[in-house]
Parts: sequence; structure tokens; C-alpha cells
Amino acid sequence: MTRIKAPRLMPEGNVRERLLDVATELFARKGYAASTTREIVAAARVTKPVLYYYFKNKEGIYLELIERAFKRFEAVVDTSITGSGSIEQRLRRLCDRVFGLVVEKIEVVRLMYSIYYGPPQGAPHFDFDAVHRKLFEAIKQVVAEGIQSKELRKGHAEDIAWAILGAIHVTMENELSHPERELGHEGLKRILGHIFQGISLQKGKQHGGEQK
Amino acid sequence: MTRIKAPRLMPEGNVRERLLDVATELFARKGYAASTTREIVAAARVTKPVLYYYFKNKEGIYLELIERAFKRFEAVVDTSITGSGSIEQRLRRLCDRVFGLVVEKIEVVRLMYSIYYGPPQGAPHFDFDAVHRKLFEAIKQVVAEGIQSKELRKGHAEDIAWAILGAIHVTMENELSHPERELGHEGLKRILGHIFQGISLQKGKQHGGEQK
DNA sequence: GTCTATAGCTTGATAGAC
DNA sequence: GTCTATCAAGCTATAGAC
Repeated sequence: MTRIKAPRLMPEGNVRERLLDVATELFARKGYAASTTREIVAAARVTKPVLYYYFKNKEGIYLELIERAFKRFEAVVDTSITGSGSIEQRLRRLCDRVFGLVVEKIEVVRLMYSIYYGPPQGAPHFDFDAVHRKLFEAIKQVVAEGIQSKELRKGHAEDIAWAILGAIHVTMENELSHPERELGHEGLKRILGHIFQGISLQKGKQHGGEQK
Repeated sequence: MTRIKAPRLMPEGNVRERLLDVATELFARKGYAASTTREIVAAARVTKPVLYYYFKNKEGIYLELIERAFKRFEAVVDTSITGSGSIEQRLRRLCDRVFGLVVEKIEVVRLMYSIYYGPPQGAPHFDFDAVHRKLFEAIKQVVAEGIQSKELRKGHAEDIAWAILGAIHVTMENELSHPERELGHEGLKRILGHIFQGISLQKGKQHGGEQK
């Protein structure tokens, strides 16, 4: 009994997923306000009522989009910092996995930047600071552990966390605006290497001294 | 002969400057597209023709605004990296002065972020990447000097520059979105300290090794 | 030159058939 | 689950009054 069962080329898969995908792309490229529900359904090759069948409204599709990515992000952070390995390994794993998620969901990241830094667009509120907070606290926590265990040099855990977060930020922002530069995972790895090792050769010196 | 000469309380100073200032604030807060010339002249307490006397049009006031800040930025970068001091001092001076300019012109920075990351707003083109490029190249150049002079550890100058740029970015973005956190100049200084010194205690180890 | 009323279009959202 | 048809609210442009 040969069942071919309508082998849809593009799985049409989930109409719902397709709506989320095209909405992400449109919101990120044209902005939330400028993206109409008409465009969204057209791009997803469905009709309007279909959108309202799966989502409450335009705000609904936006919020699901963002919240889904945020939950995924939280999971990645949580699973990255727990588990085995030295402090350095755990910090590197965290950075690498977060960056991996950024690359995978680059359009969502673009949208988040657009809403966070862009002009008011009438999008429903989402606490984007929570994203930053989650990552920062995770880094800080591992760093604090590392200081206690003497794997890391003594210092203010927050400041060290900022340095590491800076590495993630530049790599991420590079991926957003200049992916052709191909800094990527390897670049992030190397930048972290410099932060762990320090860039100065004067080992004993107290850093942070005077400057005119 | 006592001449009081109309001691304007608010110097009215330059109407032109006032127009630039209110335009910056409006563009940054509401977005370029959403800010009307009507609002700008109202906020500057002048009439519409006054705006068109000093500037060609809305685009003209925007471009002057941006270009003026950019020129100022270029000057700060150039004068910061030349001059005396060790490599570390020169890098710190560069970071500190750039951050100082960011704080001083925070509304312009906000506007730049809004245009760069936000949705298309019909603003005339300006090469914002040139800002990034300028700073990055300056850092990289000093770093390269430092590596040659053995003041800095051997390494890829670009990667080291990224680490330093990351510190500036997080401090700047913190100033943009959470100035109440008061990371500021002191925070930046401390973060740089960690980057110069390294955060790891295992001095000899090669960093950048395996991670699962 | 400035204001305002309104016609016409766009947009988010829904009812009801299939 | 999806479609056709349509609505009400809001925005934009502009014509005409002042």
C-alpha cells in the first residue's frame, strides 16, 4: 500500500509558524507600525481571517514572537551556566551559546534592537531590559563563583561581567550590521581570550592609574 | 554712559543653536519622521520661516546636527590618541574622552542609535558606520603600536580592539538606557582595568582552549 | 499666508459561508 | 481551517474660507 500522502514541497508545515516568521521579517525590516496585517498575510500566502484565527491580533503575533524568543533565550542561559567545567569553560560556553542563538534568531534580535532603540512604534510593551538583566546576572553569578574559587582574579564581579558582556555585544552588533566581516563564534572566542588573559604585559602593575 | 543692552535672560543666544537643540531632542524622542517642522519651531519659540532661513529644510537641520557631532567626535578621537603617555594611558584617554563626548551629546547618540537600529524613517543618508570605523581604527592603531613596543601582549590587534570597544559600548549603552545605574567614567575605567590586567588567575595558560 | 472641514483612502478587525 | 465580503476608525491630502 503505497501512500504518497500529498507530499507538500514546502510543508506549508504550520501556517502558524509561517505567520510568525514573515511577521518577524517584516517587523524587523519595515518596523512594527509600518508593517500591516495585510502584508503579513500576503507574505505568508494566507488570508486575513487566518491570522485572526491563530492570533488575537497584530499585537498578539508580535508578543508571541518576542516572548517565544525570550523563553528560548532564558533556557539557553540557564542550561549553559549549570553543568560541568571550569569557570572559564562555563563562561565561554555561555557566551558561545548565547551568540549561537543570536545568529539563529538574528531577525528577532534585529526587531528587538529596532523597538528598543528606535522611535515609538506603538508596539505593545515588552520588558527588553529583562533580556539584558538575565544575561548580565548569569555572567555575574559565574564570575562571582570564579572569584570565590580563586579561578578568577579578585575584583568586582559586576565590572568583570561588563567586560564579558561587552565582548558579546560587539560580536552581536557586528553580526547585526556587518555579518560579512565574519567575526562570529571564532572572533568572540578570541576576544574572550584577551579578556581572560589580559592584554597588558605588565603583570604586577595596578591598572586603573592616573591619566591626563 | 550705562548701557543695559537688552540683557536677555535666556541668551536667546543663537536661535540657530536653539533650533538644532530642540530638533535633536525631538528627533531622538519621537523619531525623525514623526517630528514635524511645526513642532520644532514651536519648541524653539520661533516661526516657521526662521527655520527655513537658517536651514534648507528638515533634512538640512538633521544633517547639520549629525555632521557637526561627527566632526566633533573625529576631533576628539584624533587628539586623544596622539600626544604623550604610555599605550595604556593613551587607550584609556581615548576611551574616557569618547565616553565624555557621549555623555555630553547623549541626545545625539540616542538619535544615531534610533536611526541606525530603528525602522526606516525617511531620514537622509548618513554613513553611521563611519563613526564605528573611526573609533575602531583608532583603537586598533594604538593597540598595534603597543604590541610592537612590547607594552601590550602579542595578539591580533583587531581582536584586542574589539575587547576595548566592547567596554565602551556597554558603558555607552548603559548611559543611554540606564543612566541611573551610574556606571559612567569610573565604571569604564574599572572595566578597562580588567581588560588590561586580565580576569583569569592562570597567567601562563593558553586561553581559548576547548569547550564542550 | 494660515486655518479647517471633509472626501477618500488605508488599516485593523470581524461575520458568516463553506 | 479557510474564504469572501465588509465595516469602523483613523489618517492624509486638499479645496475652499478667511
